[in-house]
Amino acid sequence: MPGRAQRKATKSLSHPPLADFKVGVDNVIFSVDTDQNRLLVLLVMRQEEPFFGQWSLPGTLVRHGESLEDAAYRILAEKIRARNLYLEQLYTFGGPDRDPREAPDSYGDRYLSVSYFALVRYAEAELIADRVSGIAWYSLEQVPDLAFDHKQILEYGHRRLRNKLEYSPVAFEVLPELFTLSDLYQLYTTVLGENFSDYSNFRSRLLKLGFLEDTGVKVSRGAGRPASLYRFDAEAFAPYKDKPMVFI
Amino acid sequence: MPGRAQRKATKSLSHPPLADFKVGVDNVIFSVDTDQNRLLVLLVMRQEEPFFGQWSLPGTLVRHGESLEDAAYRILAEKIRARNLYLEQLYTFGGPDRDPREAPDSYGDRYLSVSYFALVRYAEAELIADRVSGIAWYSLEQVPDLAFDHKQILEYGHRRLRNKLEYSPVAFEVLPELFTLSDLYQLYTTVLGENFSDYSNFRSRLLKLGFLEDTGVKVSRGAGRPASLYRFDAEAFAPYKDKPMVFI
DNA sequence: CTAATTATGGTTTTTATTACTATAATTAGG
DNA sequence: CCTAATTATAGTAATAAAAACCATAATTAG
Repeated sequence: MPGRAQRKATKSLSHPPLADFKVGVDNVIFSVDTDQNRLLVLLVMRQEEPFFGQWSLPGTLVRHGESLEDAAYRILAEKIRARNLYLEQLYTFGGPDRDPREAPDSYGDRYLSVSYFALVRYAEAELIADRVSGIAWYSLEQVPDLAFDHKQILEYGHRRLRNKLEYSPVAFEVLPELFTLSDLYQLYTTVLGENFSDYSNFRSRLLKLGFLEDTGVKVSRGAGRPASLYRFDAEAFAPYKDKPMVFI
Repeated sequence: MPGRAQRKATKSLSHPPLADFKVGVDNVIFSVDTDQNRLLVLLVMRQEEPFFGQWSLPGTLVRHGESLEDAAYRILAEKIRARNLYLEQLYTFGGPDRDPREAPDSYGDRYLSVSYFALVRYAEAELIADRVSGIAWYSLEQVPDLAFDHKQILEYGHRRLRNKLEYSPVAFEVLPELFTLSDLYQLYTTVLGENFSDYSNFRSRLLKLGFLEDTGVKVSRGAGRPASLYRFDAEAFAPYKDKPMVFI
């Protein structure tokens, strides 16, 4: 097999030898608690070294015969029972020295992390606590120190979330299936800050687009006039799929 | 070292053992020939197995102590002498069976590719032909069959280019430092197709934004009134950095 | 019963986009 | 050297979208 021969040969030539890698998958899983207007990220307590006892993004090492996406889904399924699910690749972090298991200056394994970005609905997502129970939703402002470079990965995921919110209908992946226009507006303000159109204009713009279906059902939440429950109509949205900026 | 112990232990448990990886970096390097309005991608002829003699994206395997980005820059520097350079990570392709060097159903190494997206200026980019001379710019419509899953990676890079063109000033990474508004418009039409505002409106919209500096120098290209040469003013652009869709 | 609160459905004003027109400065060709 | 074709530039008018603002409806709190 010439490929193998070639590779072995490389090691004996002038340039440094190739690195061997273990590949991990780490998930940034976001959700939103619409009742309390909190943007949440799922963290797990590490049960092994390194960083034993520290919070981290849920992750796993990739197994034989398993694709990266498979691994991402596997770790997700181990931590959470969700009815809906949005998942996409985020970024790959692979510098040397990002994992303390890499023996410095030696030719041992490197650890690379392919991160994934996921969204689930808070009310429908059931966390799977293992016996040691180290799993929890954290409000974005209260995230503690994280293992490895997971703080950086989280920050990257947060940026992606803010971007995607502006031009894709990911909001409906974290909102319950039926939601009020207020819920939707609150979601946008909690994630993006207050710096966009006021509620009234936001409403009329979105309603005019025609992919929000009014179910007619009213809900009363505390004081004030009851609000209509809406549903996202994916088919009606289709024409806007590749158009930029329909939400802001 | 508990981390290592943990890893070894894993292998003997019920779930399948972890995969070992070699990590490659593959670059999708775009350029634009403004004279002929061609969108170009850099391809190299493979000099080794697998896919010996086939065209491929320029790539390399990551070495010890080398970050992913380092590897991307290294391969770029080996193929091209460029004065300007734009580089960002694209996507990571890591499914099993994407590289024929992976022995099927065995526990040998997997091959993972972290792809990078690069832009250079055509006129200022000097290709470095090695003795076997397998390196060339290919017009996007004439790309031949590529090794591995490189066609897929290229397609992904092309999509990224189209997207970035709409909301970021990457156009000025592929245009020469001084360009006419016609050059800029042609670039947009060749990459994006004809489906956006006409030339006149494109002009006035961009000029009003104020980050295109008129040098006053005129160039005549064949018939017609001579055009002004413009320069991109990065400082003046700064306020638009996070604003969506200034170019379309 | 009244005030406070939230949702809703607008209008008006301002700004941006689109379609279109006119003119300027050059080259190509007789 | 003159005229037509060509390309660049500068604008205006019509249209559409965005932003600011306002009035009213339907509920709860007290």
